[in-house]
Amino acid sequence: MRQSLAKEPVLRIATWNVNSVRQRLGHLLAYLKEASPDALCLQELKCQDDAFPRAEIEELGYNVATHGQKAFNGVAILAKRPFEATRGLPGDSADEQARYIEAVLPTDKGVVRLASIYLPNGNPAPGDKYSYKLAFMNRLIAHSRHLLAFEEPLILAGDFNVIPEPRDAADPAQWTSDALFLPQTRAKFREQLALGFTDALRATTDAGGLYTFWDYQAGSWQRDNGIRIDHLLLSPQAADLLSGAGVDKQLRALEKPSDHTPAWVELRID
DNA sequence: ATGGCCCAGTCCCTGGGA
Repeated sequence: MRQSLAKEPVLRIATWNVNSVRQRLGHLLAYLKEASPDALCLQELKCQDDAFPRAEIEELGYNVATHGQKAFNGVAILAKRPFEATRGLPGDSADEQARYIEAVLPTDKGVVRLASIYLPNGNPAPGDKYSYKLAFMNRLIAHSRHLLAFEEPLILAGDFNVIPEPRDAADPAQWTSDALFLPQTRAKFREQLALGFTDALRATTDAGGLYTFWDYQAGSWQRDNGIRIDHLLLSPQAADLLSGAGVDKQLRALEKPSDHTPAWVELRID
């Protein structure tokens, strides 16, 4: 966890794979109260839109846009100010998996565009699931090119299911044949970055040991056997405003936690 | 000792996650 030193007005934006929003509602409401992000991207809702706990979240002063489906996947954006949202990642009209929602957030100084992304896991690789992952990454690249042309502050936030580099895993050797860390996966992620995106956390520190996921199995949390797979990618116009980034690691220590913790950025908006 | 869990569904097992 890194604390922002910024004294000027900031926009605080976080992303969190909650692994069932209904199982995690108590933790989610506590996080909204304590961290009070201006916007929060959620992934793995694991429920349809009509089962999303909208009223409890609105009660805390958040506007809500969901893109859910039965049992699996599902993404949402919560924000303090009202906003417009669009659902689904362009590029494959036959794709029925709810993994992408995009919002245009008003601020005191223009708009910030924000996407909540749940990129496919891709295991086992090779196979149909890995092919779907790479195709999804290609679609995200294509859509990103389109969005970058607006020259706005843009944040692609979510569970990318990509370990970018060895320093982003406690035990890289464990992941060598995994879809999260295969050379082709990492190359595709670099292709995304090379469009002009900044990995917000990496722009603030070179340190290893900063993770956002610890498996439920094998005592991964107790042994700090984590990986960094939840990312906030900033367009050039967003990167210009970056004032802080970090991970809210302490949420992994709660009772019945998500296996992911929130990651966040702060942007100067004065 | 190289494994240990958790979630939703129609549910006492399976598929999916990472």
